[in-house]
Amino acid sequence: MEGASPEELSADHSRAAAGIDGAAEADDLTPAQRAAVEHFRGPLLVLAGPGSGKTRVITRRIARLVERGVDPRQILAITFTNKAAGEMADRVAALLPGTRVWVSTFHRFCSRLLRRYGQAVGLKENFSIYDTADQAALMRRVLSEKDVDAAAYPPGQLLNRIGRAKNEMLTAERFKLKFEHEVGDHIEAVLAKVYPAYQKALLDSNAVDFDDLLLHAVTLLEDSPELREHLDDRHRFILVDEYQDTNLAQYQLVKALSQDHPNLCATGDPDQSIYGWRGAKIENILRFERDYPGAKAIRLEENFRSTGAILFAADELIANNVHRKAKKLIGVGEEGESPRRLYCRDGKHEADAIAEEVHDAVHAGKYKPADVAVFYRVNALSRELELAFSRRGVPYQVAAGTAFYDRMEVKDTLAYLRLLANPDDRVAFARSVNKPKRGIGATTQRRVLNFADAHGLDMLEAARRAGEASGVSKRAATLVGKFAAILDALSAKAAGPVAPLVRAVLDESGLAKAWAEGDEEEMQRLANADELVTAAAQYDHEQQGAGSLDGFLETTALLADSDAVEPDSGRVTLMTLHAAKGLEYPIVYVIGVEQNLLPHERSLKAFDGREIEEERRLLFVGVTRAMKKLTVTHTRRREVRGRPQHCIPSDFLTEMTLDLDDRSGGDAWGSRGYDYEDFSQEVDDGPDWEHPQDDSLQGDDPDVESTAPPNVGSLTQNKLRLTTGAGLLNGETTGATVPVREDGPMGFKVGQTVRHPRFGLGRVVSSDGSARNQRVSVLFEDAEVPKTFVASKAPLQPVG
DNA sequence: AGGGGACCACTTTTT
DNA sequence: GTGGTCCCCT
Repeated sequence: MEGASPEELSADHSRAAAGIDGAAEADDLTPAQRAAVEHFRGPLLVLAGPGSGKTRVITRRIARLVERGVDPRQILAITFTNKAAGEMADRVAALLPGTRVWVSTFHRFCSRLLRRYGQAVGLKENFSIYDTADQAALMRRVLSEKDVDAAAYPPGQLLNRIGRAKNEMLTAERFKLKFEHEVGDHIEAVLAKVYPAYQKALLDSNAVDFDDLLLHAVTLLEDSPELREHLDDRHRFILVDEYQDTNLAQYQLVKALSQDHPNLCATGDPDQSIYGWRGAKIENILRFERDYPGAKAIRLEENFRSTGAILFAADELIANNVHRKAKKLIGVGEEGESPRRLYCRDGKHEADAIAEEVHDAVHAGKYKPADVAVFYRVNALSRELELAFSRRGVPYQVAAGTAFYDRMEVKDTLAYLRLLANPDDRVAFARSVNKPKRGIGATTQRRVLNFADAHGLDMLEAARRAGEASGVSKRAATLVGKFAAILDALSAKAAGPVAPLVRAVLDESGLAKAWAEGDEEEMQRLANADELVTAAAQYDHEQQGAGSLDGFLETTALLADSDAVEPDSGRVTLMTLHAAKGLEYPIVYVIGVEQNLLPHERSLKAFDGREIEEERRLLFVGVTRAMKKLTVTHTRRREVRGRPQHCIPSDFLTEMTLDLDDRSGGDAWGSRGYDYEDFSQEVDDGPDWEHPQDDSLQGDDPDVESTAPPNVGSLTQNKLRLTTGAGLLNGETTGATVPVREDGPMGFKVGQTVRHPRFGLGRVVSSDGSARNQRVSVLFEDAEVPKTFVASKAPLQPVG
């Protein structure tokens, strides 16, 4: 693929340095690509359309810089995913054998920075990196300390807001100040007190969350001009990939390192910006030339990947985005066949149709499973596909790398390792102390934790001295002491290679024994935990003695879903559209191209059209992954959260030229153009699934529920429905005051009529508890027995 | 105080 | 399918 072999490049060093290219590489770059590769000092913006050879340009450019005499250690390439980083590093290594250029993800780079210089923000070098589950566990503790009801303010939601604030460089202090100066909503009122407490809890645990990695790193550079200068000098040539996806923190990081030596090369494509929800600012790439005066901008518009027909459709689609600089995709290959719209009856039919097609084509020798990828908007859609592919024995892989590290047994084992690496880690302590069951319950745990916090002890110290903690019984103290002894014994091995340590944790902790004695499911847990030993052994091998427990934990913590994809696995690849960026496959399916799914319903509910444009870009990314054959699918109905729903074809489908393959058993556009009356009518009387005639793929769900209840005819009515009992109880009308644990009289009374979106109208027959703990039993129309709800959580709406 | 069982609510996208 | 929370039993 690459024109010049590594040998040619290095052997040809003098000629290349003199600007005389070897014949082998003279023609393999377009003039624009060559210009980007040859650009030496000063800022450079490479606007690279899909399939324009961007990675190639970056890697070649790095090689060229080294050829020109730049010290490889002064070059830093930053990507978003480990996979992109790995690929880039490999390709550079192939061009320049033996040369070490630092290629890293944003998060890993920041992590390294903090290991070294983190004291300034209160971190020790052995800090833990918390994932979403760890964050939630910590947040729960904070909420209970601060007397905030977790039912009224779900930890996940609060953490989401905190994450967004961090991406905007709003530290807890800044957030609090900002809140004091401008009135926010009641969630912000809670955040103003919870965010600082959460930050303190993280520091007490010597831990950071994902967003902290960036926030802390930038804070460090803000606070220390010397450090900023030092690092700017050290990383004189910086290359950033997917620049359109940088958020404010990432933007500032890059900027801080490119002041004295603005040899910054940013590459990206505004049309592929799909992380706005994570704080990415598309403006960053649009204003690059203003940020870095004298910047040279190069456009790579030729597409070497897809057929003309696919590019035409992609172009048609993206042209609908209003907030966009016009840009053409220029095809250089053959025209190819027209992209296809496949319309199916339901999700199962859709999955079966795809699996069948792939199966047949593979058997006919037309292509290999590895040539095929299926993309979807939400992970939930992978399930039917997995079933369909396995029914036919077609090998597949799902890009969900964290799935393994999300397993309970793996997390439990990692908790021990984390506690060994960082004894301050409160979350790791809470997770491991009673696993396997040691008779140490929640109350004892809380007391030991409070004891540690009160005396500034790490958790192992606190565990050893549990007897001194107030309220901890002699018996409980002994049990906790035993746990401490196990950890102490293990810590002797913590300095060596990781694999034996993981093995020892499993054996000494009693986890392995407990699982071995369990049922089949538990035996499976043991097998999974053993795989962690394998992963550790692989890490040890890769690091060749340079590894450490911290390093292993960091690697596991910063894994991404897309990192799990093996290019040479010989399998069909299933992944989200987000994970698909940067990849290419000869045969591509994009499934579930329906209103409320793609574009996602959340983007449809947003105020402006910007979010819809991001959804369109997401489909654009999916479409432009295809090299030869593209199929987009949608269905007549689909199970959403366990309930059958009628599906409306995505607006995006009308924006592209597509060949229709209608297997839905109805008209080509489903309910498009129908008004709500016709719509509900159709759901009730639809002939295709109520009276299945011919098909072997028929669904087994006769009672189909319409998305829109017959009585919902207008948006206004929809809006009214948003007032729920949960909203009332949580005091949604309050402004800046914090509605925390006030035992308001508001609640449901026995005899009251209520509406539930799923069960309809009903009457409250009994009630107990009060405020947010109130539980009500409701007898619905047509129901024999009442249903019980937690009033503050259930979508119950008082009527009358 | 700890452990087990029952029950409800929630699930976009990811480092 | 999952996780968190509450209740009741030991």
